[in-house]
Amino acid sequence: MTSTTGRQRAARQSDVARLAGVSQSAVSRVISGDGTDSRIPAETRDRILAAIASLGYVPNPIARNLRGKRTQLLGVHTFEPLFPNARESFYFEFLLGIEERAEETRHDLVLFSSTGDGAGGRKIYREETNRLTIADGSVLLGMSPDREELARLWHEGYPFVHIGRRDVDGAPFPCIVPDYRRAAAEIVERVHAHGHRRFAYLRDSIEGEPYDDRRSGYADAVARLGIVDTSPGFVSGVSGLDSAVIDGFARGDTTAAVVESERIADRLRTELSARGLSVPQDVSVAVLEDTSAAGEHWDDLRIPRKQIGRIAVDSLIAMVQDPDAERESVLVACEVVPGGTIADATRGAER
Amino acid sequence: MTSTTGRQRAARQSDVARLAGVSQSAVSRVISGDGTDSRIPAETRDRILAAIASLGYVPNPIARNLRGKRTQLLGVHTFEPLFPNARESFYFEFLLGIEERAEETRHDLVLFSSTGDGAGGRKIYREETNRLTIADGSVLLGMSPDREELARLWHEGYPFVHIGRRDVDGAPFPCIVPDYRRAAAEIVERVHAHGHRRFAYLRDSIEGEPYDDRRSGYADAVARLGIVDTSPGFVSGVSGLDSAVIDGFARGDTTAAVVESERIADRLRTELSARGLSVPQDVSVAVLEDTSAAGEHWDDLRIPRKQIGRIAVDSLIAMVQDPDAERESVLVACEVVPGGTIADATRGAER
DNA sequence: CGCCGGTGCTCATTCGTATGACCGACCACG
DNA sequence: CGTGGTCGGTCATACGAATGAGCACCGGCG
Repeated sequence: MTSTTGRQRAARQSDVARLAGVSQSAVSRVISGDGTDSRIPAETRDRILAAIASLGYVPNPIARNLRGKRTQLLGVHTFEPLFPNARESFYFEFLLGIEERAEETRHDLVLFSSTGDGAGGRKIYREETNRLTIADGSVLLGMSPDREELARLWHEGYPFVHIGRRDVDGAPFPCIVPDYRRAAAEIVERVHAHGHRRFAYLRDSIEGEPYDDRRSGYADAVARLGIVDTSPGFVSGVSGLDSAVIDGFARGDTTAAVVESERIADRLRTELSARGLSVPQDVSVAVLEDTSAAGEHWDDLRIPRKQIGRIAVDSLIAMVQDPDAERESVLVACEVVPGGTIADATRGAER
Repeated sequence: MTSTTGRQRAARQSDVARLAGVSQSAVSRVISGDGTDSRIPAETRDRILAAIASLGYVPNPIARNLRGKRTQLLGVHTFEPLFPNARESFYFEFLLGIEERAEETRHDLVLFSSTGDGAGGRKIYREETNRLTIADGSVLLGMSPDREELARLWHEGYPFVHIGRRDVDGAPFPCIVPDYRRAAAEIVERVHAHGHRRFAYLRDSIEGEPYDDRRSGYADAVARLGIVDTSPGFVSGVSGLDSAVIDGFARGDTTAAVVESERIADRLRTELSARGLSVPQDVSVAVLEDTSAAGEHWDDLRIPRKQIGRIAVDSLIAMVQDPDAERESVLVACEVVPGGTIADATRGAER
């Protein structure tokens, strides 16, 4: 029961103790039911519990944490704004999984958004304050511009996992990553199964580990299946889609394209139709990116974002519970889905 | 610079102090630049700042808060799950506004989701622990099932605002509420302007302040404009849409319906078409709910959710800063928008 | 010379909780 | 009767930072 007279400050253990006629530590022991198991007899315990109820006492989680306990708070730090336009956001679906799993494990989430500098960039260390320490550990996502921050965070012993692969020397933190290598290989296999033997790989201008994975997955599969890559060294730069490559399609010398992004795929389609070619009749196209949010359909891959979010939380919790255990990154399989942009090879140089 | 050898625990003020050859309190004073204005000379200050930089010290916000400072954390507590199906969620858009404003004011958000009991219900006080106290204050939203909790929270002096009106005796906490009263009146005026003079009001089965507002807004406008309400006392229960009301439409005795929810509107349309009547040719319909997420369009109102979220944050921050100031609820105007379900009155008993 | 006041710090305490150490009372056993 | 063990707690301290009070030193003034 709380009194109806005005607002008062919340009760603490010492208030409970006074009312129950015991010491603060007795109250603490009853509440946290510590190792001193039932050193407090039922009678006293009941008296204390009665006092707790009567005062409406609730433990202060902050003080609890200060004393080395956990806050049951998990942080989420995105290096790019999360919610503005969140419905379309790449990150939003991750958050769904994170929230879901956090609720199941009785954790609360801290969304670190205060660190924005207004220009869209977000940093972990702002004004030399690392707010992340409020949470027991954090999930990081986004294109982290500053690897130094990640290294620093790691060296401070702060528990965190990263969604998406990010390699930082000397800071082997765990990452939860879509298995782009395997998905790229599967896509190559699928196109190959349609009879295509001469491929072009069209890269986007973005660099980073995720793209390395796609490229090596593609390269391996191509080599393994004896496919001819007509874009040796994956030459096509972003702005170019250079005419040499398009010529290859026009001549029927190349019959399939594996492209890194929807953006490039769109451009490819435009350029092809300018030459009177269409997808997939003349050229089969597969995209190494999740295009499910887009208007057009492509043969592509699906990033299981929700699942990745859930795995990230589990992984993080394990880290928090045993900070010294060796932690490994987790590869999460991507489904490869048809989108009607791969057709059987009918022209060109099949043998 | 942090060493590259392994992971260590984060530095604290005492570490900085030792390195700089001063006391912990000197470090604290330099950092918080307290009232002892520049009692610390530039030379010492620099030495301390150098030590801070060299150790990579960052203040522990938890400890800071314990000492009565703020955490710069704002809580968000939804009584219903927030994210599952969040894209369609009623609450999601509020969150957008909240996050936006929180970032602008350099606050972080805590999403209290841990308090779910798995059955969908969420409580503030779970296992006698009020987790909200982690945050400086909280925004509450949703259909709070338990008003006792709200009263208790208020009496403990915890700063919070509620999105949506909720009246609790003796706990006059501020609410940020869509102005349903005014919107309902505007809608009645709009229908009236189309020449309709005999209305039916169809209520949903849900009770609560927001519905009271709509009902009284409707009732006032109807009385003011001399409209005849053919559903005296707003009789129509939820499951019924009783045939007496439908008969009224069929006879042309009633030409317009003002309904509380899209659900009822849908049902009404179905029942009408079973009698060979259509909307809006035979019956004009307006909905007192934001149906923008729905497939069908109705004349309805728009809840400015994002704006409400922003206002809630501002209001909350003001409360945190001055807990004793009198706080008032805020009414936020809803836009009334056409949806093609109101037509000029052509039949029935206009005079 | 003695005292005042300002400078430049340090000391000690506080916030609310957890917990290892410890202590008195009581009982049992040899 | 002495000794040891368990029961039922209390005491004291730590967590990390903030802060009022206080202290030593110095310069200036009467």
